[in-house]
Amino acid sequence: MHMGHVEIFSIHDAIARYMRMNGYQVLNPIGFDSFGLPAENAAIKRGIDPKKWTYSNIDKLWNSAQRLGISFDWDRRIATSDPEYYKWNQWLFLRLYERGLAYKKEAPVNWCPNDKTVLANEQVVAGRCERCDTPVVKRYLAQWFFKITDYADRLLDDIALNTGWSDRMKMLQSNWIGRSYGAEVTFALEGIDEPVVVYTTRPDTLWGATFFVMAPEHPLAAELATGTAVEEDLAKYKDEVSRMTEIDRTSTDRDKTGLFLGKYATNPVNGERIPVWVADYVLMDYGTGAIMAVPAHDQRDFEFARKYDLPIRVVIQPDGASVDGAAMTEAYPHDGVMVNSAQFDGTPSDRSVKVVTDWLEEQGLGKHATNFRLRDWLISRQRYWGTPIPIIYCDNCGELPVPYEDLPVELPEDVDFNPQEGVSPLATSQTFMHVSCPKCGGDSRRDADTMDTFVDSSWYFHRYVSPHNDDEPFDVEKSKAWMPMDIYSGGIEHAVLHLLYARFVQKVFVDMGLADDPEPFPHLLNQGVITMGGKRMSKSRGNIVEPQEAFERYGADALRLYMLFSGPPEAPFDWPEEGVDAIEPRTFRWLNRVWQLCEENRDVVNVGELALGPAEEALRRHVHRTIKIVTEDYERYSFNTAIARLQELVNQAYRYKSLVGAGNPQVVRELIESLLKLLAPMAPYITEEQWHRAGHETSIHQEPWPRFDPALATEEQTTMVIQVNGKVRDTIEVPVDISEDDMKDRALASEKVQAHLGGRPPAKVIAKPPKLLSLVVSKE
RNA sequence: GGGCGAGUGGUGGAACGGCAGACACGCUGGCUUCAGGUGCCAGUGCCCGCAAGGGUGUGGGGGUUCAAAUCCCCCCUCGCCCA
Repeated sequence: MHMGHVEIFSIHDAIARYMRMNGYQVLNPIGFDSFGLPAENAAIKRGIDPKKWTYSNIDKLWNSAQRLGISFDWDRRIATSDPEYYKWNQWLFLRLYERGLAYKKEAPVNWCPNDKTVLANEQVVAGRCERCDTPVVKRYLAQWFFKITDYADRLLDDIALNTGWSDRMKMLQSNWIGRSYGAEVTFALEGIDEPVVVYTTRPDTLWGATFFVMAPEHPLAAELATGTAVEEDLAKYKDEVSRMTEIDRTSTDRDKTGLFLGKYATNPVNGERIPVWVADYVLMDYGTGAIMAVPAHDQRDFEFARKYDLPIRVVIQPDGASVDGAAMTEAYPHDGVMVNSAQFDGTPSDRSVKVVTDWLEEQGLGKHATNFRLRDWLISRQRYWGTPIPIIYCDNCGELPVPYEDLPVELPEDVDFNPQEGVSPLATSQTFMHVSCPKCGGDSRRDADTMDTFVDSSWYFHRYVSPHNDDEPFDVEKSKAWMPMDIYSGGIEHAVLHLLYARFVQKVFVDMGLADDPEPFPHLLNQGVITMGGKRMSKSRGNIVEPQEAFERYGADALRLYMLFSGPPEAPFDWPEEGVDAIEPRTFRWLNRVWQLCEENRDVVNVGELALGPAEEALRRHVHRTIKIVTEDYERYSFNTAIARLQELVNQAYRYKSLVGAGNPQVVRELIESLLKLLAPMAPYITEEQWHRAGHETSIHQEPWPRFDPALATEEQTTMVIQVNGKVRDTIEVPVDISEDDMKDRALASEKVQAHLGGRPPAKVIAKPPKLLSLVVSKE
């Protein structure tokens, strides 16, 4: 367990316990996303069995979480690497397969040379592997995909249903899905029968297309080059480009390269012959893998045109200015008026795209089209520690799903974890690969890949309602009753990974009748990252704070409180350099004060009605006001301010004690019991212990949340601020029910105020009873 | 280049448009202690002043308002996302 766990567990548990004390039934489960690379890499590096490694880690985390005092539903624990769980991943795969949402195709895919597996688009961050930061290269491989693009519109539109998401979160997902409106335009290529479709968001710049570019991997490129002088050059170039990383290919500050194929395309709008090139900056899996290049209005096309001396023709002229293609130093991608575009000359940008596309449709040259940045979800992995893909290949019958009754397809153990590059570990298992065909009974072989672990986590929350169900992935009625989740927490780093995939699967479940809610987690709590010295905590950096050490020295309560007190849940938190020691002065010391206060008043007994003096009256009011404010703080997950209010209450109790000695036992007892209950969700151990020491038999965590008396929660007296010309000039203690006239009278009676009025009568009086009176006098 | 978010004491951080800096750390002083630490009490934005008091202050500049950390406009810096 690391501090990130401590933080999120502490937040989550405070909420769960608070809700329970308020009478709610709370389902607060924990599970382990236990498939994946770390276990497998340990196996390769140190020869440890990934299963043993995984389950011993689960036990460690499990024990730490218990030591931390988290009120999980321990008996609902699941682990995705259990056959009882991953059986249902395979079930999900088969159901998607039946619906045409799981399919296999050969495509250029992201390959991480270090992890030796393909990756989903979402796992490539800025051209690098999300896990190990190695630059990713493209490879042509036959892989399984989930057809998430079928749900692109719904995934985008339904973001609005998630009212409890931050704007940032919503933006990240919308950007990722990346819906754009534009046109598909058909180009004819010399020597090719089939027309080629190009997607563009700027069909209004068609008249400025001066060349045509395909990805070097484009099949048509090879077709065009076959038997020509450039055939060899193309093969060489393609090979060069295939070794480049995506970062290099799309980087703006790197020189683009390309190759003229010696063939021409016809621009459909003006019949112009334009040269056909291949270039590294056009990617096969983006759009259709081919573009019309408009150098005057696209920066990459512009740079390419300048380098290879291709014509640049301006077709969008900014209002009131004139742009000349020959003199331009950069592309002009902004709004303007169409020029050099035949009958469309003079059309402004706000209409041009629609007008031109409508015309293209009429002419049969193109059509309106929506394009998404989102690609289908690549789920095959050439790794061992994951869910086997339940597909069988038979030479006679072809590709076949494993029958449901044969699930789970279990992971074999006789594998070579460190196989040849590009060979899945499962392929080395004799017991696993050979299987008889479910249709003809003949010799056939299994799919040797495993699923992306994000498949495992895309639906697990449904499993919690019936974690031990052997007949179905989850009890649909129970799931419908509990879902959607009231609160779901996770780091913002999952914005386009887990949170997108889970939303997709949820929508598929809705379509299958297995769920009612279109969105699984309308309320997200994104906890901030924990760093030390601005860097992520890690053993190799030596900037790690071990929870275990904190438990031993200060206890779980002090650690939990420290995490909660350090700032709002969503704010990042840089742990002070002094490490574990930081806990002592900040929360351990205060918990000792709480303990001391409770101990000193442990034996107070009810001695009957005692008269309450002003000090007692004030203390009671403080107690009730604290209940009110702290409750509001819990409601908005503002734990740091809740703790601050409780600290004030304890300070007040100590002051009262130093003032009147032992004090009124009833008032003190009311204070202590309220304090313990208000603190219980955040510091469960000390509060439970003192609750019992105070003579209670039951658990404090099952006590009802304290209620405040509204009459006591408001002050009798308050401080009235008097401003003259906007500046505070005096403060006076007044009753809370003071009238506006009374406020004015008292203000004018103040010597300080009179001094600043300088004898002039106020020209304006603004009264906000009972706290503020603002007097305005004319300047002298 | 476009979009979003942030910028408050020495530090972490509080502030429905209404006393900026709650609470805590640190620091200073006092009490307790043989001493150190712990504990308890008090002070602590900055400037002038013995004090009373005054001035000033939420990245910079302007604006709205009786009143702006908070709302609006411009700029600077940082972070993230998209190009």
